[in-house]
Amino acid sequence: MVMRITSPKDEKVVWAMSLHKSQRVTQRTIAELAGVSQATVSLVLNGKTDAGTRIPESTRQRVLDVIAETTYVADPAARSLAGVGNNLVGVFTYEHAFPNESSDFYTPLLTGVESAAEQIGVDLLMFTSAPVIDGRRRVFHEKNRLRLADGCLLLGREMDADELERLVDSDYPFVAIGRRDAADGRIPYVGVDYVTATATLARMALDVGHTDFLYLHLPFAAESTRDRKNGLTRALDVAGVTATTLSSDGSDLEGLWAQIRAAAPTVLFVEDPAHAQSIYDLAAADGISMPGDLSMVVLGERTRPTDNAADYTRLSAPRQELGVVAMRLLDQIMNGTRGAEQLPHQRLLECEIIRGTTLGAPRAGSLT
Amino acid sequence: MVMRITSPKDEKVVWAMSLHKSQRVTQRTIAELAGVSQATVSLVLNGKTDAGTRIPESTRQRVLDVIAETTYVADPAARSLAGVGNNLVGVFTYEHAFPNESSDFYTPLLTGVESAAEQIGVDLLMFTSAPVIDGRRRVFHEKNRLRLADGCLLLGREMDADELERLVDSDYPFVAIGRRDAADGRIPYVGVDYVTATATLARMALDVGHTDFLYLHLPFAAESTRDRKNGLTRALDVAGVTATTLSSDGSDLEGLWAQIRAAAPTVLFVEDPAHAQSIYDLAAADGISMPGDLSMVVLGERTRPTDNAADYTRLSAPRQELGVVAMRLLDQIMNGTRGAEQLPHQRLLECEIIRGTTLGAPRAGSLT
DNA sequence: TTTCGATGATAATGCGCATTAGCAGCGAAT
DNA sequence: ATTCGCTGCTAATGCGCATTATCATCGAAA
Repeated sequence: MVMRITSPKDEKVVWAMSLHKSQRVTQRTIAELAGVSQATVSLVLNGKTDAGTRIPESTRQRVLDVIAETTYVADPAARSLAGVGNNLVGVFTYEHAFPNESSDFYTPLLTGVESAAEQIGVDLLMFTSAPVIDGRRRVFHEKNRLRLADGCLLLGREMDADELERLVDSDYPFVAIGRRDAADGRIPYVGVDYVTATATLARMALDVGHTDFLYLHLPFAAESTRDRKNGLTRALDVAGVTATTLSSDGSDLEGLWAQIRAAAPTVLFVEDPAHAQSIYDLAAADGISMPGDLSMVVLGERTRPTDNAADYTRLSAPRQELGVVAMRLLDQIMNGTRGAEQLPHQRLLECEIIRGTTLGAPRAGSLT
Repeated sequence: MVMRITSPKDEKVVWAMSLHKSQRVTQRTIAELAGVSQATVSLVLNGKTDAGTRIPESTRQRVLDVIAETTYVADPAARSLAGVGNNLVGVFTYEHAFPNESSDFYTPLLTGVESAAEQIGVDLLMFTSAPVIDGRRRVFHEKNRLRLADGCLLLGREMDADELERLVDSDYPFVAIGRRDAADGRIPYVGVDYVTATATLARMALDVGHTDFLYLHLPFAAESTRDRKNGLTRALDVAGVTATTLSSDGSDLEGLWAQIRAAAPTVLFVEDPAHAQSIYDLAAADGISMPGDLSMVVLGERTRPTDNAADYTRLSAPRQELGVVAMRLLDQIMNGTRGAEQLPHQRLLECEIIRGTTLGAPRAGSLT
């Protein structure tokens, strides 16, 4: 396709594609067509109205007319090099961003991130090229590409403390999703208040008379795992109760169930919703019903409805809101508040407590 | 943080951060520390082994050592400007990319795209800043940012023919997901063979004796909608049967159900899985059971399991594979086959036919 | 000794853009 | 007539990198 363009200045017909060796339409192309300099084109495009740079309306219009006739698009790489922002926000996920059959950890977050990004007018750069090593991605690998984005959102259950420290030190704008302790508390984040929610659930269990607690958690050292544990412990301490604790990565749930039966608690606190589902099924297979024979409280929520999911007594994290708030905070860090209210650099969002049907009065000895 | 670095060449201690006004570590920084020129650093980094450019192992190692001590990362924008690719693949979604509660149109596609992208080693640029206008996004809007990516994947039920034409003409590498007729067949795509799958399902219905077909389709002119219609018509034509046709956007499904009852078919072909579910429920509420009183065939599939979804007789599109193949094709278009087998620029993937339980023998008059 | 090829490295250039310093022109004030 | 201030615009520069043309050195061959 060769585009025929009439230059408003000298009325000579030129062919945009053949002006230079490259067929790309650049500011120079525009400048030549409009009979001005490249600098002028840039000034017009950026609407500069500084004292030193005055462009009369007539010239401005001429340039804009020419641009309208062409397919000119500013090269974002060049803009970036020249030091202006790119309206690009990176999204770094420590695991795969998009769900496979079982996991959809990020989806609700990303839903929120996308809607906020659209409002703010930035594109999302998903760092999918970072290889997943040892089950998780590394921010700093050989060809780190963070700088392509003006700022970055970090999502993942566990993040490397060294990497976070390095990021903070680099002055690169970023926001972590999930509470992060590292780097002397200098890490901007938006997280979930698991402590309060778990404590509330624990008190609910205490209120109906439970004293034999079993806590089933993931083998992670992540803040979110610790917070849940803290919330539980704190609430139980007040009542002078302690919980038996089991850890599982979900690989041997049948063995786990056997251990649970042996421990014979009256209520189960389960961190991972997937485990909860499996245990629910295993219990049912053994003729143990919930909450009649055993109560169960789940400290998380599956996003997708599954076929025969019980209405668990559980907490529900505002995941979509998490994405929105994190995106907005990052925007503020990158571009200032622009008159809006300053968001705190570290913030925990409140969980919803869902009463469900799996917490009832204790019945001792039903597991043995 | 000031980093103390010892230059291997002259053993002089320097401070990386204070070498230049900017604290950024660039190739020049490295060059000075290693006692070589910026060009040499670049050559080492890019592993050039041309005749004209020889770097002995000793120098190479010295440069690499220095790099290892610093936090040097090549600026992708600069690389891009300098003419090398960016390893960025754009993903343009005509609607919102990430699912809200009801729709998860893209998720399975993106899952495939991500896994292929990771293999290929490219990052994904989601064009979320393109405003959604009239219910869909425009590729070419004021500040089109396509060029930031080396190539682009286009996803959406309907795409603007003019935009596609313009894209083809621009020589910009892209691949559409879904069959696209526009631009004289010059559009690279990976789609789904709805014609064959629908025809197969239609023959299955004919085989068990149906002659009163009702086809319920979406009010779109998209290729995928036309293909399903063609498949159905083609199979029915052979048998000398015609189908009644109804169109619905899902806004008045009760009215639609009334229309269906009035038409009194023995089998329903439903394009949209969500509609199928609603109709199934409405039928059940009227005491109409499937497939006893009415058969139903669904020409699509929900991705997420819903609470009380029937096991519909349906087609199942290989959506994840679609994403993978599209990504690979785009890679080939951008970078050549690199020895791999050349993928066709236009390709339809085969659907799986799921027999399900909603297609049975016809029973006339059960709806009236 | 001169020539020659091979070797090891560098200066220079350009990519497309934003930005700054400053120039030329011109009417008005001195 | 000279100065001044204002207007309208442009030349020049740099961002960080890849790449090309070129140069200096050196050992060996003639």
